[in-house]
Amino acid sequence: MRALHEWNLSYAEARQVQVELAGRVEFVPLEKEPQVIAGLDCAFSGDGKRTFAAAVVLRVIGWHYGQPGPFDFEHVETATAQQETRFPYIPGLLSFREAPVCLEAVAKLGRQPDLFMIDGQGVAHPRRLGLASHLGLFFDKPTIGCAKSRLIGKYAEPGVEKGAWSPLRDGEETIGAVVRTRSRVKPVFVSVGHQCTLEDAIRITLACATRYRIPEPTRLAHQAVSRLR
DNA sequence: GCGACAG
DNA sequence: ATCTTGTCGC
Repeated sequence: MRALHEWNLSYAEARQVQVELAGRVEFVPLEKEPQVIAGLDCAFSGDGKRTFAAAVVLRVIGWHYGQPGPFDFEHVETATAQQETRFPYIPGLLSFREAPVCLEAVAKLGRQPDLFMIDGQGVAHPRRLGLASHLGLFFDKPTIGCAKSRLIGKYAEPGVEKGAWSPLRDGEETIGAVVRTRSRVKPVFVSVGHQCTLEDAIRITLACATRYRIPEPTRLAHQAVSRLR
């Protein structure tokens, strides 16, 4: 775990940090297929004064029937953390609100996973440093951003069948993909977080998509963190 | 100025 | 994100 900067920053300083860190995000193919995957998610107390985080670690133990997923998983461990909420929600600055608690939860894990799937954007962000990318730099591990809705970018609606996807673009640049994880259900927004390619991110997301819209790691993290409230 | 806007 | 249960449909 790396501490790249402090978190008590002004909005202007936070944006500057994003611009500087974005240049360190690595777009490289995964070295090996991840065998241990962690899902990360946050939740808030009713009055919003406390922030919770849960990291659920899963081990891939096989595949359903044929080849490309979905995976079968085995629960390894779950770590949680809670802190006082210190930063407001501002579109584009989400990581300054949620990353600190996420870091605390992940630090409690007995073993670091091969890859993290995070509820939020990766590089599909105005300054190319969404929550998943920001955390990836601190973890120095592969991360994938898997958000439930769009922050920026334009796209064509993907086909209605599970597995269909279309590129998410910002001008001429492809920043992510809109992926159908379940037939006839609203797609998710996938982007590179750190140390992987968009193709890796899409493939892993689909391999983790079972019968629900939200892929298993993030889905279970959401359940775990919701129980803390 | 107006509209958009992860969780 | 959160306030909130049942209910209609595949």
